[in-house]
Amino acid sequence: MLSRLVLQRVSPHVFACNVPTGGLRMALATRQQAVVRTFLTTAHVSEPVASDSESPKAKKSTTKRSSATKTGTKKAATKKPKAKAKPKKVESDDPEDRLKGPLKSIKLKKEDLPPPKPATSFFLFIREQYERKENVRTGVGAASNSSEIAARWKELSDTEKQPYREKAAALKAEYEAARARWFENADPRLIRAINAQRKAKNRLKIHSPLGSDPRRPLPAFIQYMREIHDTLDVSIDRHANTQGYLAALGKAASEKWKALPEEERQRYRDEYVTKQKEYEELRAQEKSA
DNA sequence: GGGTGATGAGAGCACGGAGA
DNA sequence: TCTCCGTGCTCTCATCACCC
Repeated sequence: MLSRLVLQRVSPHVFACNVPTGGLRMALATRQQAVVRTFLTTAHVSEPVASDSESPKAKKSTTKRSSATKTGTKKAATKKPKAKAKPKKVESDDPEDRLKGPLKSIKLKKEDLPPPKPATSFFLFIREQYERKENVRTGVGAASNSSEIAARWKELSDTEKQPYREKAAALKAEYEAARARWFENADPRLIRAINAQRKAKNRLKIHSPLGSDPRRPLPAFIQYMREIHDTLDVSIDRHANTQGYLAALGKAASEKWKALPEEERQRYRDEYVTKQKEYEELRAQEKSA
């Protein structure tokens, strides 16, 4: 019951239509706990080198938030009546009201965010070790236990690791489905708000796995390069020298492109113009909708 | 920015005590 | 109340050249 409540509270629009049962529900409920720890986590996202979890800025903001909380507690404890106290702003339950105003000022709740990434096989192993209280010492930090669990994990054979890998694969499949549902049901303005706030934190945007955005047509040369890719003769070993291989690939395609009869190149250009018009029309339709 | 592909970098997943 | 610590695995992204 509790796990069901947690599920519904944490991510109603993700799980409402298909509430999992049994062990799967347990796994998902555990997964939801991660939302508490991480902010704006998605599978499609990785951060640039200067991640805010490591940056001094992040630490600074954390400290600020903590002190602000403490200050708030103190103020609440004083009996002095506030002469100019404004009535507490009641948050609207209407999601459309919540999403009004500047994107960056929209207060994002945990349940607004996409489902968090699923646990890997190794992390399932860690969880199990804690559940069984094996290789786990109480009274010491998780970091110390992690080292011991990692050593134990390394000792496992492939056969022993297989159940964890299978379970991780199942969780991943469920995660992908949940994520697709999330993007399908999420308000576009909510996604824009999430991305605006991610951008402010120097994080990458989240992208829909559904590929809902209309694809921009390929320019004439790119389309041509794509068609002749398999016929290009590049002598450089792409494994040994990836960059050299790519450079040679581009040059070879460019030479063939220039050697094409003008009318042939024009055919590719005309095709691009036609597709470009279709693309622009589609974009215009979506904007007006 | 769109595709081609290999590769390295790095995020994020669980866990709970400690400390700010 | 929130982040950090440490671990291994998995996955995404940027990079490189080419042209429009």
